[in-house]
Amino acid sequence: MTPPATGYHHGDLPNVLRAAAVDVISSEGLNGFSLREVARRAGVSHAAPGYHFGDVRGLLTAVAIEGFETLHDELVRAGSGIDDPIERLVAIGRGYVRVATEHRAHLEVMFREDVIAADDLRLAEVGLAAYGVLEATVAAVAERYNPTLRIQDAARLCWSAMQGLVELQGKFAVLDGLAAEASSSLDDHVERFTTLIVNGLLHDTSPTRSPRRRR
Amino acid sequence: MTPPATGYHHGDLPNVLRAAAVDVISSEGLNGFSLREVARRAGVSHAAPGYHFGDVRGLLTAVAIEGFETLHDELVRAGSGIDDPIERLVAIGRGYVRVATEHRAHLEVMFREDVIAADDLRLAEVGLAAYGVLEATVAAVAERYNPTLRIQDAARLCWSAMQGLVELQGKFAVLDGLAAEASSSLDDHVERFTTLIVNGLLHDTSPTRSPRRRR
DNA sequence: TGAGCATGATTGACAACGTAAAGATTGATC
DNA sequence: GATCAATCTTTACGTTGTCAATCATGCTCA
Repeated sequence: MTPPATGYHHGDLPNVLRAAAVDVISSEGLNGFSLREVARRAGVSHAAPGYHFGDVRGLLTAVAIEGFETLHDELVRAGSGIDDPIERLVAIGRGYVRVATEHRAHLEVMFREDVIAADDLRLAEVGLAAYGVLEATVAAVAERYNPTLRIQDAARLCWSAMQGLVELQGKFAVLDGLAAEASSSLDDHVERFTTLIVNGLLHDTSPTRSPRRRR
Repeated sequence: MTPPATGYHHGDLPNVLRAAAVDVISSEGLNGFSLREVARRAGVSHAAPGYHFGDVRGLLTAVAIEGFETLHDELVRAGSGIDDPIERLVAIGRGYVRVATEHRAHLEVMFREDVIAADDLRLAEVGLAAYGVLEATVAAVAERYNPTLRIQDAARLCWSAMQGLVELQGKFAVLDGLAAEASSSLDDHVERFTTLIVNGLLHDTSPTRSPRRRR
């Protein structure tokens, strides 16, 4: 399939470039990212990325798509084989932050709508697929434990909490440092967050629709 | 105080530049941000920002600090005069997303540690101050409603959920669009999130420390 | 008053960047 | 074996961040 990765016609440049882009983001941060550096690491001319991906936005969008794909796959994997919906939900939460930390370069791009082509079709597809895994699990929780649970709200809360945790992790570490506490690991946070959230989901008796709860 | 904003010595350039920076981020996004454009809008030479803020990182750090200051002030304001801790917590949540949306340019910078000087002392101070408002409120909730509540975890969950909500808002809107639903407003999300979270906090009977909950 | 000086702002230069256009190289097709 | 499309390179241009050098201004102290 991949012809010798040498010579004028590389044969697999798009993939190599995408990997190189991830590499650059990992080492230089999204800030120090540059198409020319990507080309350098891939050993091609500085205009090669432009040919395959149009512009920097195109390349980063490809990285984001890849990120959502592995996110989806890992969420499915994390939840597979677990019967109890709640345990499955917790496992998915763990999976989310694991993917986020192990593929930080991807994550750094996935939700940066000012940097990627947010209207890309494939991007929307894979993003929706990943979210679907979460929502299905929440639906299972609702079905077994609390039929009145508003699935959409609950799923979005879970997503937001995990995403916020990932983003604020640095700040939390600073807080722990100030308090001279043993720095709580990311996993610990996931554990405690999900515990609290699940409590909320189980005891949710939200009103049918909107009437704002007074006390 | 501010001498005539003309002539060689401007007198108030740092503030003007900071405001111009916010302006640029608002209109061009953090991506299209450039020191030279800031200088252009402020009507000064292209190197003027460099003189006052060192480099782009310095200027953006100043913007972030300003953001945390207004965040702190607004959180205090949002919670003031509300007796019930839970209502106060909800009000603070609303205040958080309000600041985040009304000062999107600031927010776009406040948590981007790759773009600002994350080790800046003043930045850490104002960030901690803002967080303190939240934690104090959660502590009040615990004291009145659930003394066993682990304040730190609860506060961080609230923060994460709101921050995640702000960041994922765009995705949620897409989801709503696909479902042909009336696009849920940000405020609605805040309301539902806080309802769920508060449920969790009130019913929290977390084990003293770590033993993972089986079921 | 006015000379000296620190401060505030500008000018000019340079390397790096993104991107577009034009050119070079290869594999495939007939 | 000529043609052609696809792939990659070269060249070029405008923009950017940052530095050093320079210029302009107000303050201080004699």
